[in-house]
Parts: sequence; structure tokens; C-alpha cells
Amino acid sequence: MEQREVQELLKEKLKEKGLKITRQRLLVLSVLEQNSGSHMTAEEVCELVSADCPEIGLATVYRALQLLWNMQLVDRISFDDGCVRYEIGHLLKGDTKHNHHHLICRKCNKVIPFGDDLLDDLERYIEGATGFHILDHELKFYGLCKDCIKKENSSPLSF
Amino acid sequence: MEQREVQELLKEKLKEKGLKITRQRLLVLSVLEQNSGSHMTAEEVCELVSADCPEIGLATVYRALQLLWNMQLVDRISFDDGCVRYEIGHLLKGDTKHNHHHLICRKCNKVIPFGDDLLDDLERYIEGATGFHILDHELKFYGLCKDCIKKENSSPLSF
DNA sequence: CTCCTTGCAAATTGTTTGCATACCT
DNA sequence: AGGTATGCAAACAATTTGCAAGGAG
Repeated sequence: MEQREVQELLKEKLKEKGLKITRQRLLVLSVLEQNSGSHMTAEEVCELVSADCPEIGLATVYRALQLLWNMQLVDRISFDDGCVRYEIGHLLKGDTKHNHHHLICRKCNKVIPFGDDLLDDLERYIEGATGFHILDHELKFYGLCKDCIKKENSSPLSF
Repeated sequence: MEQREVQELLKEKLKEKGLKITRQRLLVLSVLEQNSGSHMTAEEVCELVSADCPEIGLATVYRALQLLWNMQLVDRISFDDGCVRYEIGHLLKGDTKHNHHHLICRKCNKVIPFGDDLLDDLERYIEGATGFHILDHELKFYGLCKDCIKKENSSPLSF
């Protein structure tokens, strides 16, 4: 899906619900698109939107992100650092940058993205078994990264 | 793994690191064991520990939970309701109550637990491919539950 | 006796809300 | 015009931190 298209999709959905198409909402979505590899906090998004719209308030960004998430235009993920992050994920499924899974090192807190498309079968199975309709998923693996395993072996146990 | 054993494991790990074995730490772990089906907030744990130890402070509970998590004695999970939850998960693997996966309804926010042991192959594959050593995982599916699907069909689209 | 831990209260931080003004349609 | 959105500041809530007193080894 191209940038132009995602913007159009947002406009369509807004219209459909009687909500207004505003510069702020379009900019928030646009920033997420231009950074489709990273998981951004509201603050980071606000920072970047400010380039084109210096008057924007952080509260507006929070409101816009929540809206986009409700409309399923963006994904939400939280590592364990106390803030929610947003990502334009499944809409760009063809995109090689799309990674829905994350390996999180419990020692150095590094986050390593990992390819998607591993859960499709599982999703279908769950839908059949429970009647739950799955829209999205979030999968995190906690453990030790290569580097920290190396260090662990050469130094005494600790955390 | 039995209750007695988990307590002993904690004592061992504390000793190993030169930390003290305190009533508070043992009680926090014990409360999580006695509620091994549920995902508890720090506040809830504090509430229950208070029965045996009325002087305990919420800060101590937070500190103990973090410690237990670091020692991999308990698991951590966060739904999207703004507070972290703890659960004694993988230590009780034989336990039928153990559920690491959750279906979260985006409409009514209901959380439906779902059986584990679906990701073992995937974990082995990832370890081979990346050199990352996996200790634990957290998998959430977002979507619409049976009930909300029914309601959706009988009422106009909304969220 | 020494250092770790606790309890309390204050501080911090991410996020939400109330409200008057500004903006879409 | 009419209702929705915005920006700002104040409100909130979960979690963390500083510190003096208490407790484990």
C-alpha cells in the first residue's frame, strides 16, 4: 500500500464516521508512514509533526494516535519501558520492513525485530476453536541476545 | 513445581546474590502462587499480602515484583489498561491453569486466556536462526469476541 | 556490626481531561 | 451555523525514588 492510498483510506474512514479531516491527523499518520521501520512514542511523533505544524499539542497527538489505532490504521505495542509505541504495521504488509515480532533482551534491553507471517496458521486455528475474530497480534520473546550470552559466560552471573 | 519448591528457589537465588530473605518477598511470591490463574497488579498483590503483613508498603511490593521478574520467577504482562500485571507462569508448566496467550476484544476489552505450548517449535526455530536464547514469550491477539461480533451485526458500525 | 530492605511521602512520568477558541463541512 | 477538534494547562494514575529507621546475616 502506497502513502497516497493510506491517507485516502484515513479520509474515507473519517468521513464515514462524521469526523473531520484535519491537518494534524493527516500529519500524524504521515509521520508514522515515513518511519515505518520504527516503534514511535507519542512524544517522538509530536516532535516530528512539529516540523510541519509547530502549534500542535501533545494531547492532540495522543488523541490522533488513539483514533488511528481504533480505526486499525496503525498498530500499538509496548515494550517494558513504560510507554506505548505506535507503528504502521499490517497496512504495509508487502513492505520488507514490516516486522511484528520482537526479541527483547532482558539484559541490555535491546529490541530485535523478527519477520512476520509465522502465525497465520495459528490464527486460523484459534478462530475456528473459539469464534474470536482476530484482527491483529503482538508477539514478544524475552531472553538473552547473542552479545549478552557471550558476556554472561565470561563474567560472573548478575543482572 | 510445588509451592514449597518455588519458595526454596527464591531463597536460593537471593542467597546466591547476597540479598536478604525477607518476609515481604516471600509473601509476595506466595500470593502470586496462590492466584496462579490470574494476572495481578501490584495493588492487588499488596492488598492480599496485607492480610499477613499489614505494615507492607506499596513501594515494597513494586520492588519485590521487579526482583522476582528479574530472577525469572514470575512473568509480566500488560494488557492495554495502563498497568503492568504479574503472573506465576512458566514455573508451573504442568499446571492446567497456565495460559500464556490472550485474546483481547477491541470492543469490550474482555481478555480470554488461551492455552500455551503452541510456540515451542517456533521458539526453537528462532533460536537457531538468530542465536537469541529465549526465556519466555508473550502473545496477544486483538480482535472481536463472539459476543461483540453478534452485536456488531445487529447494530450500526461503531467503536 | 554492616549493609540490605522497608515504609512513608514526595517526585516523576506517561497519558487523559476540561474548557474556551478555532476549524471543518 | 453547528458540531468537531485543537491547544493549553490542570488533573490523574501508575510507578519510582530519597531517606531515616528497622532487620537480616
